Amino acid sequence: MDRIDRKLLKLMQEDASRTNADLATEVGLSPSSCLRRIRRLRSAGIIDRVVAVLNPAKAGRGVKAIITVELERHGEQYVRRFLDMVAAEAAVTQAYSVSGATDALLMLRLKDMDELDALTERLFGEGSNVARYYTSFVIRTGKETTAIPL
Amino acid sequence: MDRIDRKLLKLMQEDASRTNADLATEVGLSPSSCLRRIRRLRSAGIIDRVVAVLNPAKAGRGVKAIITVELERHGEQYVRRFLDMVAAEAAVTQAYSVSGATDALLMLRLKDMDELDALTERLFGEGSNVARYYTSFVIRTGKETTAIPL
DNA sequence: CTTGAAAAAAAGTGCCC
DNA sequence: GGGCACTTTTTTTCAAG
Repeated sequence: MDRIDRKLLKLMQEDASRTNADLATEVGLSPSSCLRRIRRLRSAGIIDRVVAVLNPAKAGRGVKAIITVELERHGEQYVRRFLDMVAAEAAVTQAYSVSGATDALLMLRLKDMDELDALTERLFGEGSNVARYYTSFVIRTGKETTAIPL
Repeated sequence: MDRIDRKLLKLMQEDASRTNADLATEVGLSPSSCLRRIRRLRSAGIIDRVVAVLNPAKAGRGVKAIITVELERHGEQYVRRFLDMVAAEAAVTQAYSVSGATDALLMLRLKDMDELDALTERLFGEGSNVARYYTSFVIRTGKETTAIPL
C-alpha cells in the first residue's frame, strides 16, 4: 500500500466506472501496471466490491429512518440473534450493535410510513426481545458517502 | 421502470463490475438493448454513481463511531451550518439532521481513538453551537449495504 | 520482482432494421 | 428490442530494467 495504491483507491471510491487506461494516466502508470495493482487490491480484499449506488428518491425509497433499540436480554447471543433477524429485512441497510445507552442502531430505507409500521410490528412485536425502540427520521442529508479516508 | 430495469438495478447494486454482455444474458436481453437501459438509468440519475467499496479494516479504518448531537440553537440555518461543517471532515461518512430528541446523527470511520478526540475537539469545542453529544462505538456490524430494495 | 509496449481477446458503441 | 460492423478497452504475453 504505497502512495499510488492510495491514489487509485481514492479515485475508485469516487468513480469506479472510469476505464483502467484513464486511471493509469491519472496515477502516472502504464495500463498494464495499473490493472495489476487494481487486481491485487481486489484479491487482497482491500477493494471489497464494486457497486452501483442508486438515488434513493428516484428509486422510490425516499424515507430514511434511524431506529435505536434497547433489548430485553443483552447477552451476546441475543444481540447476535437480533442483528441476524433485522439483517434479513430488505429495508434495513445498516444494522449495528453499539456501546452506550442503547444496544443496537438500524438504518432504514423506506417507501412510506406504512412500510415502517409493518416492519416495526414484525421486528419489535410480541416475543421479540426488544424492550424499547426510538424512531427518528432523516430530515436533511448533509453527507452520505461510501468513501473511506486514506 | 419495468421488471427488467429493476432486475438490472438489483444486479448492479450487488456487483457493478459485471460486463454488459453478462448482465444482458442474466436479464434475457441483447447486449445492445441492455446497454441502452443501463445508460438510460444512469442519465436519469436513478443510478447515481458506480463506486469501489473498501474493506474498512483492511484500509486501516476499523473503528466505527456514531455520534448523536444536540445543538444549542436549533434553527434551520444553524442545523445546515452544522451539517456543512461536519461534512467537510473526511472521517465523517454520513451526516444527517434528524427528528426526535437529538438534532443530528453522524457516522464516523476512524483509525484510532486519538483521531476521534481531535475531531470532537475540533467540531464540538468552544463556540461550536453544540450543546451536548453522545458517542457510541459499533461493536458488531450485522448488515451494511448500499443496496436499496426495489 | 516490477514495469511497460504491443498483440490478442473481449467488451462496448452506434447505426440500421 | 435485436443484429452487426466498428471502436475502444481490457487482458495477456513478453522483453527489459
